[in-house]
Amino acid sequence: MTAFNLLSEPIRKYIRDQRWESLRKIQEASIPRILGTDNNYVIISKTASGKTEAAFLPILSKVNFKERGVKVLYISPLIALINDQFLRVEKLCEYLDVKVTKWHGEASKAQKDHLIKNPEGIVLITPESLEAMFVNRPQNIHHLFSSLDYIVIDEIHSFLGSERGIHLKSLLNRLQQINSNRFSVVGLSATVSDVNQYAELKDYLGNSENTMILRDTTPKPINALFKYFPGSVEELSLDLLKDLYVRTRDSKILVFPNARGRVEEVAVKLKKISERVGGHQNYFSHHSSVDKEVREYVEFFAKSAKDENFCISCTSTLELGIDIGNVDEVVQIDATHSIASLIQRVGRSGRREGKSSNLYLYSTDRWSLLQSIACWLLYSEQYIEPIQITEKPYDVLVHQILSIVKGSSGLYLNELLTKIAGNSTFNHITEEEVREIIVHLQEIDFLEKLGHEYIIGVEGEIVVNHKDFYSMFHTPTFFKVSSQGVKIGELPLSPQIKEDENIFLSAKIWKIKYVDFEMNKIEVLPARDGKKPIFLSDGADSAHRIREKMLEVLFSNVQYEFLDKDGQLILDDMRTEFAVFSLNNFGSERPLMNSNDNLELFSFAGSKINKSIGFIYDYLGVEYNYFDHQSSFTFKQNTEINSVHSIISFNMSDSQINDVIRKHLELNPKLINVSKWGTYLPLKFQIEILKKIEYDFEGCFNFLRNLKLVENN
DNA sequence: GACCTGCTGCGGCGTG
Repeated sequence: MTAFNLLSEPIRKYIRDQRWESLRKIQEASIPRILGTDNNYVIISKTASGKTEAAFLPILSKVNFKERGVKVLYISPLIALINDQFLRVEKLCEYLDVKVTKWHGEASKAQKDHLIKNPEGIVLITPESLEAMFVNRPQNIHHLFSSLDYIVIDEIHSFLGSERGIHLKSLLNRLQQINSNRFSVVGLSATVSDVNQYAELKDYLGNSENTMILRDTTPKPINALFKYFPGSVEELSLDLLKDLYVRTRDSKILVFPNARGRVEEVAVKLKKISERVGGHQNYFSHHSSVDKEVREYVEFFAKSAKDENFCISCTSTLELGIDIGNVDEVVQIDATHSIASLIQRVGRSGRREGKSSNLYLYSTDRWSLLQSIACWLLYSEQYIEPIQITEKPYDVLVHQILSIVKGSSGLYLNELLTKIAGNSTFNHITEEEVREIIVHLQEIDFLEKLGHEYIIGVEGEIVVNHKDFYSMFHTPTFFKVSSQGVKIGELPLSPQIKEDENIFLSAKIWKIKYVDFEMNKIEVLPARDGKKPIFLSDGADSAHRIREKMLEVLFSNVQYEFLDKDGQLILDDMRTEFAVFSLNNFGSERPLMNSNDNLELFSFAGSKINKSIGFIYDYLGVEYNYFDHQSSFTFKQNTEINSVHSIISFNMSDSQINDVIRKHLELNPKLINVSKWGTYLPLKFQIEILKKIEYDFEGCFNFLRNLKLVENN
């Protein structure tokens, strides 16, 4: 029997009405499996290949929606994605007379109230809204979600390896605890291509033995074209902008310049060029600091543009599956920090079936060029970074303890311990440790004992009742920028924020008229000329494998046909410069430039390993400057070469590392602020969290164990 | 020089 015939009649009618000629490969695979078993599935297939339908066609055929209670819960990392998927799923559900309800912070209160009165059908929700319900309306969790058949998690890769993902895993566990019949989970992703990630994925869904991976590996045809235009940190070169303008003139295009300030620079300057030569004016910027309504307008414009071309300069806000329709080309300015990110960005282009498209990789300096080449080669090899596993997520545990206690009206220690022990998210944290954390929370008045029962303490109430409670991540407070009542976006306080300064924001130029420091507001007026805005932010860590690949490229003599002439010349220059080192083993050997009292070590290691190496040099009292961009350490004049070598095979015991970090934390308690909930942990657990977030000591010692520094001859 | 993600409850106001 074909997959189509297995589906229920209303769903088949839907497919006929859509006039689909056939089902997609991934749908053919998923339909008989989801219909025939109660296994968990992860559906991996590239963007726009019908993943949503691969999950929903069989689920809607299978589930009995006549029963009371919500039957299918769809979880998404983005509100925008919920709004898109709502339209698609609702259209499908019209054929079945099944109710679909959006449940997120911006969704209609009336619709939510209606669902409470009639718990039924499908609900689309964010992890944070789910958390809020656990905390504020635990009775609704039971009322709505205690007879679930399926949970669908969209863009599941965006949760893996992050604190937000650990949080969601805990929420899934807590939902499973209140469902008498086990529900199945279906994850959707475009960005899990490495078999090494499968074990972690299966574990994430909570039922490893019964989780199957369905993967469509059809490669995506895309041509890479490299362009090299040296520029300064402050400004892109005019030649780059002119060249880029030509790409954007006649197509629908996304440009990824990696930083919000640069995103604005690209959008404003291309628009200016276009204005001068009479081209289209559809140049937009899209990032977290552009006003939400402006962003929605940009998305709407892109989605509905038929014959009109456009160019959106953006950050990772347009990496995930928000529907912006067809994009012809993708431009990446300077290298991405991970291959996963590159895969997502490439996935945005050539969405038209079978059409190949171009990826333009611009570089503005030589190290970035080298990193871009490494990224492209790894992408072509279908490499993807391993998922970072946190065995002991103490900070998420603190948050979940508060959530559980708040959601119950008082509970005994044993009840609390049982709930945590039954949650596989915290499997590796011992009961002893959980008890220590509970005692600490009591000491800082986050928990309080009323008779024999735990309730939220005085200090805890303040935190738990704040709207910031529901998420795992911090968000800085910015100044709201508006012009005559129209919201434009927001900017962080920087020396740039003063009256009469001109800045770019939302692809337009503004003069600051007034800064209201009381209300955190900035009033602006349109202007003709200005500068890109300054966003003070941390940026992402570069992956280890990318750095290793850069070394391999540097010491290879392969000529890449995808490079332009300037790029080829620059690469040749770098190769000549590094030819003074005889390297044979790229796994263990690293160049140490020794010239005229100048010592420079090129570690070609990931950012976290480099931070760990820096930590060790600090410990050994060796002074250095670190440059993440080129993965190098330079040392002060008169530094003994032996000191530089001293990290080789160096090892520190866990307790030595802990002692050093403890001292750092005692001197500067704010260090733990990198973790929103780590702040409320006992010091010894704060140390563990810092080791995980800031450093990679295990990777570092593995690297140092075999490290050989090769000097120039 | 450097990314991103979400948000309750309630009071007050305008409108039907």
